Amino acid sequence: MTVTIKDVAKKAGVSPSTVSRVLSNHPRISKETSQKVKEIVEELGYHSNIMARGLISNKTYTLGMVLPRPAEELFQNHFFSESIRGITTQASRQGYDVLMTAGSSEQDEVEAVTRLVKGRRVDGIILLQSRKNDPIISFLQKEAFPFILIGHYGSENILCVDNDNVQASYDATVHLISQGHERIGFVSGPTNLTVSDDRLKGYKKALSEHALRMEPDWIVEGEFLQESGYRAMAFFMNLPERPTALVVIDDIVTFGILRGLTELGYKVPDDLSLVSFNNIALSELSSPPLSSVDIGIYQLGYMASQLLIRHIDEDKTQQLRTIVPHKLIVRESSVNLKRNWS
Amino acid sequence: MTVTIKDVAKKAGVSPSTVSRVLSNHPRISKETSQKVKEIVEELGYHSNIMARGLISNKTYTLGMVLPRPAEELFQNHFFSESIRGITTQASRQGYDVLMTAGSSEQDEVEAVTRLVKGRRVDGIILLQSRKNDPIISFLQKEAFPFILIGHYGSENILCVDNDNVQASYDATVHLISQGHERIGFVSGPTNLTVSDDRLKGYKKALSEHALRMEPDWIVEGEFLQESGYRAMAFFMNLPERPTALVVIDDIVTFGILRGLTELGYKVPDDLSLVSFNNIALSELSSPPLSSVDIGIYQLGYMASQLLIRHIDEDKTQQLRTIVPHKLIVRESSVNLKRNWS
DNA sequence: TCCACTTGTGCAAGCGTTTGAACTTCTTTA
DNA sequence: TAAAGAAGTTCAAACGCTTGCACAAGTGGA
Repeated sequence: MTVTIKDVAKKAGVSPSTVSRVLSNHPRISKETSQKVKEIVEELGYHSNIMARGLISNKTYTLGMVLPRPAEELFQNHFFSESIRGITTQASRQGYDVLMTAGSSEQDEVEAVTRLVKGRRVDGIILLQSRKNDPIISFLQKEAFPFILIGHYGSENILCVDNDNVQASYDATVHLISQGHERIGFVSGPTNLTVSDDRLKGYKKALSEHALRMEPDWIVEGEFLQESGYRAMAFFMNLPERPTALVVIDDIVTFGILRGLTELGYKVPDDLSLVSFNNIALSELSSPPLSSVDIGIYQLGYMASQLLIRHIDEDKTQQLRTIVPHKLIVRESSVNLKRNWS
Repeated sequence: MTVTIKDVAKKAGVSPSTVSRVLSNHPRISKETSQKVKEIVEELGYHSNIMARGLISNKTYTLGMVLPRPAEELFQNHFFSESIRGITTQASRQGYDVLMTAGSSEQDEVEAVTRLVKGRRVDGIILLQSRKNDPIISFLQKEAFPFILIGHYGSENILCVDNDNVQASYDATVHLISQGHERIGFVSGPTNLTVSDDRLKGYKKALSEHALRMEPDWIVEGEFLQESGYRAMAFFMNLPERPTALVVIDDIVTFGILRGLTELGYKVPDDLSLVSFNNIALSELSSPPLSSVDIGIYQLGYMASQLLIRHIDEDKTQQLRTIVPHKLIVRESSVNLKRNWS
């Protein structure tokens, strides 16, 4: 049925070990033998059985990944597909494949990871989001299994690739301040994600450095969903004294805000200015176009693969935390026209 | 280091074979032995080595998938992430994982699939898009390897899950006709995808059934990119006699059209009505909100996993082609207000 | 009492590779 | 000319698991 190393060996008149050595470019194989074996390999279309090989070498050339559960998943939408694209592209380039599994609950997720790790199904794990007190991280640490986190995990010694989200949020906020805003609100994401914390921190830092009012009422939490934005909008617009600008955790959420404002007849940026994060393709197309911090999602994924593979293959003492640069893209949603006139 | 079946066996005072049988619920194992072994398995945190097991059983419990290359990939964006989510969720539910690999060229892709198939790395392959004359399909057919196609491949006997794109496009076109349009254009996707053909066919069918003009100039091809939409818009708006409505292959493309129209000061739907496909989340949020055919992307992925796994596990004689229903969601971009007044 | 089952478990082969050690055949060196 | 080494290859064990077959002990019918 399937052609094995033995078939190749027989046809080439050598032993299986020789074939194996040819295929791994062992130095002590003669030119002729090598040549001949390679021809036969080609002719027979032989490919080594990954399981058998993995059984010996204890290597799978596979990176594992757990898909976020629907709830949080929806959010990432673009984040998710774009980072996966980066991860997979780079992994393939380095000869690795990517294995995905999904869990329907947190416990499910831990079990899935356990299965991957203990079953020696993958060589390393990529975590797509950074949650606080993540049992998966505890597990991987306990097992001393190679993994990388997109995001960071407090100050623990964990291999990770991240944005400087504090700075990014600081930049976004300062941008609004530079447009003349003095009452600025913040729409956050799920509180269990470190990214929410970091961006909130950057926002607060900017306000306090500029001695602006910090109103607890002007900070709301939500999911990475349009609905959250819609609700946040409703909340803010009903406030007796409301902010004139918002820093928003994700473009998707901003779209929800935008929809709500349009329905109520408010204008952006005049009635409310907006800056958010991720700079997804559609930010540019909305009306008005959205100001957004590009966080280099593809690159986050790309780097994650690269660093994890390096960690697996060789260099155990590499730098632990890698920062992918961000860039604020200013568009209409945050340009204060009145001020520009003056 | 890692705990093997032997460790469990030793600790339980039985042979490895017994442990193996306990784990596979062999009928001839006594209650007590089974109980005891299971306790030890739990205690030691034993998980069977997938490679070793796969080597024997020739099963990997893994489905393979090739990521579309950047060019076409960008397009599907949402299609891609949503179908993967469906695929992975359902696969996990049935005890399968999903392996992704990426190829940078068509030849690369074929090689990647060859590696997966010949290396017995996966039990089946899911193809995310249906291209004409796809060498991957020829290969898989030749190897008689289980696979499923999202889309269809002419009338060949291939397991696939698809929309009725001809009908979907027919519906979209008829909807425009019902709004009083008589000059309707079509913005297509890459010509090497069957989905482009199908939707064009449905469009033509609707026109001819309603005895409307079919102008070759009113059919343009492009990529699944905003730029394509932008270009198409420019082309149409410069025509001496131009269509009053367009059927567009993908929401993303429509966003490009919309942007162009807005820039030029045209109004949708008054100056140009639009209907497209995919009904991505943002269709609802654009201004005006987009009419779009919901093609059930998640379900396409979901079914693909389910049917492929069924095909692998058992039933070789199942129905080959499964149709996921579509639904036209009418929003402002295609509602002819003038006509509604009359 | 004997034979034929049934029940529960162990033995050992084998899945397709890799790899250290051993073996052969040359080549070199003293 | 013998010994030492290099070059090229094969042998056989091992990776961790499954499974057909054999075996032992118990059960029941004639």
